[in-house]
Amino acid sequence: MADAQPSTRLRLTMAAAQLFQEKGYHGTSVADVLAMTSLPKGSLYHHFPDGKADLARAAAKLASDVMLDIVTAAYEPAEDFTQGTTRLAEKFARLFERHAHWRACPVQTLLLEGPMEAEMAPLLQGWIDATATQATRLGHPEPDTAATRVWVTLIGCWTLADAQKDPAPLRAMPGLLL
Amino acid sequence: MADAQPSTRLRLTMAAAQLFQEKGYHGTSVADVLAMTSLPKGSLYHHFPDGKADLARAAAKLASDVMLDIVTAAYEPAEDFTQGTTRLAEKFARLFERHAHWRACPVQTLLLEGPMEAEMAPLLQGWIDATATQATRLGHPEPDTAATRVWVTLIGCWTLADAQKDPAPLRAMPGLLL
Amino acid sequence: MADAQPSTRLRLTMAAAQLFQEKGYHGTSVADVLAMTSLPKGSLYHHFPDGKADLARAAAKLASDVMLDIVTAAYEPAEDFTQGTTRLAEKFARLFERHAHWRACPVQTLLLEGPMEAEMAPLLQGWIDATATQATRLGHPEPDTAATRVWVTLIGCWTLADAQKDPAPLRAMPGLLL
Amino acid sequence: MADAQPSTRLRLTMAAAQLFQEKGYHGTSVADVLAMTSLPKGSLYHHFPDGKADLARAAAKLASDVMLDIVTAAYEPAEDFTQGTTRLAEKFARLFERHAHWRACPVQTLLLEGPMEAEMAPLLQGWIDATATQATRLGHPEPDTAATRVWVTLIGCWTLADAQKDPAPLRAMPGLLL
DNA sequence: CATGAATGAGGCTTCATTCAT
DNA sequence: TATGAATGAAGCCTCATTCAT
Repeated sequence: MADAQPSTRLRLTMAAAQLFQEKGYHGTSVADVLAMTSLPKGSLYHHFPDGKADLARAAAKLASDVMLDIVTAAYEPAEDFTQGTTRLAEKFARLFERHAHWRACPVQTLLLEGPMEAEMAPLLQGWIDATATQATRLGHPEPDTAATRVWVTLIGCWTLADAQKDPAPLRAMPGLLL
Repeated sequence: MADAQPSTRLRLTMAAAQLFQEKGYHGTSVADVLAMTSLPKGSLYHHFPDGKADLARAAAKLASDVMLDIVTAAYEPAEDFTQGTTRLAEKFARLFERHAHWRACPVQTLLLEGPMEAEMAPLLQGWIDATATQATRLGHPEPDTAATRVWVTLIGCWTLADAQKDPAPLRAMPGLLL
Repeated sequence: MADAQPSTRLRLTMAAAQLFQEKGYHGTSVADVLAMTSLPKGSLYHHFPDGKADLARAAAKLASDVMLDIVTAAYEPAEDFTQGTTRLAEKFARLFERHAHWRACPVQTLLLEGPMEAEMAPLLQGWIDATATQATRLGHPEPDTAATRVWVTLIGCWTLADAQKDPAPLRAMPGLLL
Repeated sequence: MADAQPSTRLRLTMAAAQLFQEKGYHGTSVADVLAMTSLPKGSLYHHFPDGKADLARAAAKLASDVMLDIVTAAYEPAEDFTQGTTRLAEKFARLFERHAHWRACPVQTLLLEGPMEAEMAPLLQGWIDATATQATRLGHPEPDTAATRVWVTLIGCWTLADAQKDPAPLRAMPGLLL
């Protein structure tokens, strides 16, 4: 009885998340999202009454949750914060390789462009907070500073990796943090 | 002989540079640029035959030159690389305060979005190279790594500052680099 | 046995009557009607199988019945036709004040716009006939002409009152009829 | 060198005036207007930057000017106000016959429906004022009341004529005014 | 009888660009 | 070199209605 395929709402959200990351908020049309999902026009506005901005919010939330899962997966099994950060960088490098079309860290294009920028900032802060929690757990003496430094560097490295079309800057990230 | 006011071409370029930074490439219309300059429609295509992409290239070049000037101004009078980097961060913090509407470091929106992304990467590399040259001049043992680290951190901090609407992350940047 | 609150069908009809008068037939969406009644989408098509046009017919009938009641209430206790007409004008002025958002005399927007205009004309004629009956009863020598004149003037005055956002033209109506 | 055909702007305005009178503001789509003029989509927004509402304003102004011309043509050659009013009614009856698709007096649909109702009221007042001026010129003792009565009755008769699909009420108008 | 998801045609408007003057 | 009218594809969104539950 369980649906084999995701709900209409989730399909739209996933397609939007991908497209916004590839082409940015203004660079993605709702027609693009619909084409990718083969859904009719009206469906979108049934599930997202506020339209494109609404869809972007849901896509950002989805992407943010993925980020949080990655943070957990990277630091949970680590023995110290540095090891966890190295694992985090590697995970992002692989993500970058797998999604060659992604630009910037997820959410960044929405942070830069969308009409709902104010709603994006807390998501980014949530990643820093989750990382700080892990830093505390792993006994880091300055968890907040460490977490901020990780994300500042990660965002900068992702940008550089995107510019160069090469994940090397992401892999070099742990070295930059020493 | 010097024009009291900037040429038509420069006025268009400056307006475009500002708007692309505020709203992104797709988020800025050529009509926006024309409205900001009070110039008629045809002027744009006279000065920029390839239209919007052409304008974006010129705007990016202009922004990039500003970046290079800032690098020079920050490191030239410095006694060591660290001092220069601190001056650089302060200059960016002031820039951020003066241009509250800017999003991301200049050029980043064009890097993420525009149809001429490939042309943006070399500009970013140029800033790193200029910084590496200064590092060499100031006797830094690993100029390339140092320069890369400066820009990675600067981009990350600018993103964070934009999200928080607060230049604090930019001012905290030198501390993150220790 | 009497329902404490109006039936679903009546709630829809009343909401539609109000909205059509405020915004016209094409200016009112079925979504507007549903929003005003907090009823779900399917309800409308259950009670009005032919959809919006069906709803408009019911709304027009409802509004027309109100008109007929007003005619009766105005002329029934009157001692002569002129006195009844004065009472009628006063009733309309009060109606206008109470429903500031109404435009035109009820039914007029449907008369002008809807896809069922042909069904509206008899309603208007019904008001004239009812008025003529009262004129006859009150001994007026030319009941049809008198009734026509009353309604022609009433419609014109309502239009003027709406344009001026002031019930004065309705109150001035008896004077115009002398 | 004189243009044989009206300007693009005027063609759009005339088509819009006709369509708004036939089908109302919301019942007329900008596509309808463009189809009638065989003009491309962009032209409309070049000449009417505020779009449909802008077009409606221009159409109303055009229709209003026609009304004023008719008033002048009816009363100017008249020997007294009553004679002028009779000529006016006859002109409207002919107009009604010629434009069988018109609903209500021109401007009324825009008065009832459009988003610019506040701008319509002064036009209607302008017709009354012009008529009052003629009444004064022709020696009527109460020009304002007379003019108001003419227009109230004209609007009411036009509405009735439209409902009945018969110009008779317009022709009967002078009789109602005695 | 009630509910809300699905549907796709059609709504208004903005877009980047071309062209005639 | 400067101007603004012309162009039509594409943008986002609302619409009335149907249908499965």
